[in-house]
Amino acid sequence: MPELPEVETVRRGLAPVLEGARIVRADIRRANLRWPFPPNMAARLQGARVIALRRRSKYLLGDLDTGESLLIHLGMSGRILIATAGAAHVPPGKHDHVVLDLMGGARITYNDPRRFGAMDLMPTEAAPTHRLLAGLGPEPLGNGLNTPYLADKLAGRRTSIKAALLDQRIIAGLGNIYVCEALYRAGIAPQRAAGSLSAAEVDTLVPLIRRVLDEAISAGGSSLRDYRQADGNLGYFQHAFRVYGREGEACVTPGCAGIIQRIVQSGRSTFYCPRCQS
DNA sequence: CTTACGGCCTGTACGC
DNA sequence: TGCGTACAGGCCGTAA
Repeated sequence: MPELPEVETVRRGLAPVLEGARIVRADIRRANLRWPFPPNMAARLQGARVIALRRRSKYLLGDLDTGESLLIHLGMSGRILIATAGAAHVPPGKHDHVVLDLMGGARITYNDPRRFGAMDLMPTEAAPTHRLLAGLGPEPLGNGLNTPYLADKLAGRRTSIKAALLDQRIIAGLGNIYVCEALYRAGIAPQRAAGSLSAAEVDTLVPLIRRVLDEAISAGGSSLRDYRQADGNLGYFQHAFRVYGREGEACVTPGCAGIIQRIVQSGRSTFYCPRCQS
């Protein structure tokens, strides 16, 4: 589930439940996800009130009134399930690794079959220098991403533009899907060397990255209600993808007779239209 | 320094 | 029905 729009969608769904709420019980059901949980995690969460739920790149940060922040990453397969106050609480399932009970009766469950996700605790003021956050590039929806910045970062790079946009040190939060979608909209072939983009192409690309993410967040918002209905099965916006997962299908650009291709770049699938993108 | 790749885990879809 | 293979939205450590 997790690229930036999905994480932001989770944040927006979770914030009304979590912000202002006190954690009355933390059930840590295994010792680790991708890495070991921090020492005494349950005790450090129990009794804490959540002041704010923020997002940085694909990470969620819950600021607690204890002075610490809870960092959550969803990895490839992480989900957060919300059972609102009054809902019947079913026993935790196989991949329910962390369960937080809130004062008032709501329950937050972190579920992650592949366990590529992560959780950690740190002093709130130390969050920006946390090892997972320190090296991240600017937020793509913030002012830090602009044409001069991106042009500078891409200059001289021989790696593909696809790989460069996936590099979290250049832009934080883009993943495989939205890189494919943004390059398609910009008409830029994913195999192009990052440093070969013209200033005009970078100037085209930057607002399209933002637009794809904005549209995805808007679409994600519409499925929030389903998300809260507990079983976590989200359709999300596959229907909005123009190239991702569409290998062999006709290009949706009017008048284009192209067929969407799938290639593998640095071990990841790339989808693109060989006629529209050059 | 940049770039490429293996590995982490489990689940699912598909071909035989 | 069962088995093997490929693949999946991320990211780190290592090596060249």
